[in-house]
Amino acid sequence: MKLSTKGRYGTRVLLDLGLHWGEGPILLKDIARRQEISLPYLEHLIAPLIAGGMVKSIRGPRGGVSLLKRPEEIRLSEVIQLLEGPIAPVECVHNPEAYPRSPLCVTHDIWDEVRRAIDGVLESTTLQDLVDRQKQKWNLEHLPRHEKQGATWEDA
Amino acid sequence: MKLSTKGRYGTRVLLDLGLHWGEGPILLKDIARRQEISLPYLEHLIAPLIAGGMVKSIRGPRGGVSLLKRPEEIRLSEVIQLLEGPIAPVECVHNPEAYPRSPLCVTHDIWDEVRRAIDGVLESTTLQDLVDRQKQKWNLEHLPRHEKQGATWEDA
DNA sequence: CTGTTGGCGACCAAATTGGTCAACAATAGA
DNA sequence: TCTATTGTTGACCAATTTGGTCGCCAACAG
Repeated sequence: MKLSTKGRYGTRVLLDLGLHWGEGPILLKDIARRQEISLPYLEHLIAPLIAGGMVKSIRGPRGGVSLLKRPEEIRLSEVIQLLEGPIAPVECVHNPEAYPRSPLCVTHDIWDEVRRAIDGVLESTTLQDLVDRQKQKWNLEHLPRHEKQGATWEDA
Repeated sequence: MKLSTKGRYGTRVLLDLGLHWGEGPILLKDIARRQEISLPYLEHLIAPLIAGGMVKSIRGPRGGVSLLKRPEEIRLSEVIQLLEGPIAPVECVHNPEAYPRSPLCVTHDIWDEVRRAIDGVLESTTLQDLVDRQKQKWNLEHLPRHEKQGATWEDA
């Protein structure tokens, strides 16, 4: 029941973009430095976000990436869906058609309850919520924001 | 965010033991057949359940395994904990000490909310709940129970 | 003592994870 | 148009996890 680095890093990348919302294209290089993700790996992380229409990219000088939707319109459930695929803890919960006997199976019911519990949290949290919480944490520390921009990671 | 076969198979094994609660030691061979798990693999699945004090085993003729606690005393959260380790979707939620800066990190907070949501479902579900639900499903089908004992799996 | 049954460690193939690297495409500005 | 800059893509790789199998040993009933 672990999230892979795709989901964890990807969420941090989007939080970073959310914190710089409105500043035009953000360099992948800068995101990589602030979030402590290697640039080549970041390029792969960003791909599904672009394919999913969540992020726009511009090549060449003064290029970079930026959010295609406002942070309050981006739900964490979409983010995790794009980065990790379906949230369901077991396959048969995700596509019931493939397992015709699942209605007979009680463990199926429980895993679906778990899925709904997870989905409830992710569905009700937007990127703007994360941005607000992050800014609030920085304020509580009484530290200038620019000194803390690299502190959005959670673990290595 | 997927459960591995350890958690899925293991839950089915315990459900099987719950359905045969009070019948003395159950042969691994029979569990393997009913739950469609290979016997060698089942032996590995059962090991952490024994080590965790949830299941007792007896070797030799008339041996087998049986629950060490009553089904209503076994919470699904304990089961998953034994089979899959900590439920937390990211490591830093599980052992905060290892990541001293996690209080600064907002994604940490969200992952912990997800963990609590999952835990809420698993903590409030006991093995007896699964047993009851299974028997109810069989009754609804108007079929004799012994014909359906092998039908507790969910997917291949 | 013998057959039955679980315990355990070695071993293995395949998939997934978590990357790196090099070549390529697009674009702004000189 | 040339060039430096920046993102895109696909090939490739090592390490880990997953999902097992196999063989030998331990325990126990009769």
